[in-house]
Amino acid sequence: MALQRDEVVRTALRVLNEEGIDGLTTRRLARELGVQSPALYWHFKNKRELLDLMAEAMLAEALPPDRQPDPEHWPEWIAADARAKRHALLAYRDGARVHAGTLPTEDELPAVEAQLSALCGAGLRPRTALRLLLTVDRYIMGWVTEEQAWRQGAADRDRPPFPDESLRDLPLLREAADVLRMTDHDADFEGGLRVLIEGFRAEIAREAGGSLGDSVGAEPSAAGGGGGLA
Amino acid sequence: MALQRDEVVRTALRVLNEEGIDGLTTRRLARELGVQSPALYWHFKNKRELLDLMAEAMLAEALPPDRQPDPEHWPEWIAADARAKRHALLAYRDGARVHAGTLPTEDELPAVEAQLSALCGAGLRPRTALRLLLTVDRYIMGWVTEEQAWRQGAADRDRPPFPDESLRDLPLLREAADVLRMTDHDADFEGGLRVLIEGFRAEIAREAGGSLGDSVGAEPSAAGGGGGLA
DNA sequence: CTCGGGAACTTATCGGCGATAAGGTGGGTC
DNA sequence: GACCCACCTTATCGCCGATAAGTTCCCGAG
Repeated sequence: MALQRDEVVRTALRVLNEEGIDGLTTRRLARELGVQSPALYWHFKNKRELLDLMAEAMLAEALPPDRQPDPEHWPEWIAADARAKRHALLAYRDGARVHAGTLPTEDELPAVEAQLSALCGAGLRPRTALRLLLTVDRYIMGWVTEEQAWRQGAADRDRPPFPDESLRDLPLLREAADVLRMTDHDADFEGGLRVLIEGFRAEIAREAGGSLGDSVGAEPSAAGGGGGLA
Repeated sequence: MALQRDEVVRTALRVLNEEGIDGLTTRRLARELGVQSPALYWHFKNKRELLDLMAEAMLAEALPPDRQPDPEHWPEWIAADARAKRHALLAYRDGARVHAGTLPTEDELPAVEAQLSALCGAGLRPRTALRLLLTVDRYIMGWVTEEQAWRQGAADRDRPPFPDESLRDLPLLREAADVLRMTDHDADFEGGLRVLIEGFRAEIAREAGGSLGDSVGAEPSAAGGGGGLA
């Protein structure tokens, strides 16, 4: 029986978890599949393509493809999606680094359109709504990247980072030491997520009050290089 | 005259800009410096250490070390710092990827303490304040990573992504097409940043109203696994 | 004046990586 | 029975980060 693309991807994800992204080499993967490494190049153009498919598979596990988000409860599904995506990336070692550098596929677009539709139903213009979705995405990626890098760093570091004596003259940091040392990733991620959601709420209020409500008219003040915040 | 660590780092940053992170090899860098590649290992334990110093140098250019942030105008300096950091990372090719995986150094801590002090002066508890700083940081990292990956992708891709016909049945995405295609990074970054800042404002209001104001008492509801948003 | 020692470098080499070229093999089709 | 093509092998390339061991040269102690 010949190799299947799908089987290669699944095995690659397993090897990723066992060895990390640096240990995921074509030779190692081929050995795991019982073939020689050049055989993989029959199934994939190059390693990048394999990584793309791995990233796609990772997220597909977490986010079922057909969902109809509800405009009424947008904070809930935004948050739920964010948590699901984070967990999907966390489920594999170096998951964030695998996903990074991936471009959105065209067949993900309908799901985005559905989310946009819900957010616009909640009072946002399409441009702003997409911006918000991208913002959450970037936050998740940045977060999990750091989270996994920290985990990795903790593994090969000999001593714990930021020992107490390094915080001696920094009382506020000492009080927030467990945040600094990331002892409770979940709660800290939730905190940032809540900030984002609350920011969305404010943005919705702003757009509802500012313009004629729909997509007519110029953008109030958002596009300027550095203004708009003061 | 022997090589100086500092000179190596500066040259490495130049090579980074010319070749990208994949082109920054020890041999290439050594050639640029007029030495053989093993000579570099006299100055650096390994390549990771060189990358760490490069990341440090990148950010040092952008953020002068001694600043006294003002509690009164926290939105301004939070935003200004965020823009400065983004620009510092954007100033070098693959800057975000170089910075990723870097752990904060202990000598960056006093600056963080000063920022915490200002945020607490604005009404936040230290834990929350640090969480907010980290949230902005993760957003920036995620953002610039994506931004530079996109730029890279645009360089070696033959045709533009998401052509009009792929958006035919997706009217909302079509309306937000320039956001999707990231034609105006600056404005989109600002949009997300504004959302974060507005979220901070809400958080400050929450903490001011919820507890006794200072650092006494248990956390209202933030630390729970998934609650607090509904 | 010399001579030991260490800083700073060279040459040689290692094992491993992604990738390509070219050749083999076996089942299915006319 | 000849051919084809999907799928794999063997052989090899050029490059990478890193280490080992030897060389050069300056500088300060005696």
